[in-house]
Amino acid sequence: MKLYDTLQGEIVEFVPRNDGEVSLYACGPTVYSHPHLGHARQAMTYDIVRRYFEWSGYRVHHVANVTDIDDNIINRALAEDTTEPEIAKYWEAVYIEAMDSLNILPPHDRPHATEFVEEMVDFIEVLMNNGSAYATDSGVYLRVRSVEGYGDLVHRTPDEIAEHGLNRVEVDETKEDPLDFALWKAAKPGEPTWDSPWGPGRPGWHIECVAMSLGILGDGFDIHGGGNDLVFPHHTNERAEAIAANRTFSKYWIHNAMLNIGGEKMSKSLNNFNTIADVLAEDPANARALRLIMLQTHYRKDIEINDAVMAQARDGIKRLDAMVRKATGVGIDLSSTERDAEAIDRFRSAMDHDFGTPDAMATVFELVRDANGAIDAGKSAATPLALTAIELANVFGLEVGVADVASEGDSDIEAMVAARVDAKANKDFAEADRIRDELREMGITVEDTATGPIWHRS
RNA sequence: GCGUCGGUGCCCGAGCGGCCCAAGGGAACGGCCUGCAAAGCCGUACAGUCGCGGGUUCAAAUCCCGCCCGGCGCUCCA
Repeated sequence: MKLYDTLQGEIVEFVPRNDGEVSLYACGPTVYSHPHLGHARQAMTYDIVRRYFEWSGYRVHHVANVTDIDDNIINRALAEDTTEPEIAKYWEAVYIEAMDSLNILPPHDRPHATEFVEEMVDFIEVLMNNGSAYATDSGVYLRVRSVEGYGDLVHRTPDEIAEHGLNRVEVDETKEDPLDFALWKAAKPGEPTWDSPWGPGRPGWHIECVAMSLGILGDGFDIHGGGNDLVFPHHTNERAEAIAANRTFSKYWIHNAMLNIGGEKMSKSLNNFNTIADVLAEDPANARALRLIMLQTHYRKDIEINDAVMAQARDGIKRLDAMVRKATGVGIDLSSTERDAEAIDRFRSAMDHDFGTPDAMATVFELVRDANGAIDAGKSAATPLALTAIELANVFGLEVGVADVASEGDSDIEAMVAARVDAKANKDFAEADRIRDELREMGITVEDTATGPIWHRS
């Protein structure tokens, strides 16, 4: 297994901390607004990584946090005249519902920042005691220049960062160095606060993820992931905190690319985002189509989403479903354990090279084509081909063959399909076509096969 | 400006120095199948400059250098 490690800047061999186990921490959302397709990409990327590891026999410990206290939440609570916990609770529920609707597996742990404040305070105390941090009236800060290798993750030196990156934000005059960042923010009026040795306040953004990842997964956990927009400052600063505290942080860093719309990153500030709920409301089939789009593009490459791309992907999914219908129609035993070992090898080697999902999906579609051919030709090879295609597609959570294949018990439809068979037998094609049209208006598609008609909801 | 990832057919998009006259998906065209369809299979046209220009190599879409174009990041914020 090889993967691209952001820190080393190249594809490297993946050697887990413990044999047969993978510990994965992926930064989750700040819950204060609608989850959009950018969140979907991030979550789906690690969902696919996790599913693949599990299918490969690893025991995976997947942690994804929820940031439930930050400026955005505070502002929203203020604007809506409610409390921060109410805002966070509401939007977390929305987020989880969206994830469920995209068939994204819940992480094994979903820690909340507000539940880890004590650990964060302890962590900051370590940094204070060893001289890496200092307190001012406005908060507690990390002495960035004292950290060995600060900026390695973004492949820049502190001087380069200072030279090019400090013109955007007003610099707090109490800081020793403009590069230093907040570990703890002193309380401001009206904000929720927690007690600390440095007075009431709330934790800085980066300390949350350090406390939660190390707290749950332990030192030297395997993979830290997130969107590539987090490489700096968030992940760079997380890493700096861990180093300053003499803790061993993640062994590998992986970052997914952005999802763009109209040539730009989808984001709330640009107001060009599509919420997951809206996209699914347009067409429920978009859930699986979205997953196929993610799979057919490498996770480190930007995706440009538009209606045409969505439509293409929906058609791709239909091709997978159609094969299963066909296989079911000719009586292939879906519980068979026959597999095409050679295809599985190709699938594995694609995935083992930095999660080469596009190549892996190509193997799945080749299996689909060969399975269709074998079914048409009445060959017994159809069984392993079809079942391997289904298994591999479902490793990725595509739920092939799960959706609408077994729409049992619809006796009215069965009766109409049977009536059409009779009409055809009597050469009454006008009647047969009328029934087919009527079914189509009901959202039912009938397909004739060598062994009789099959139907499905379109 | 600096860092980083990228620029491949009509569209999306793989390609990890020779198996690439370039995978897979979508759309198109022709054939087979069908009462007609749908689904499927077979075949065809699309990439003949793999952004542009140099270079390394017996061999480059793949490595190196320069340039052009685009995404993301560049501080207490997803």
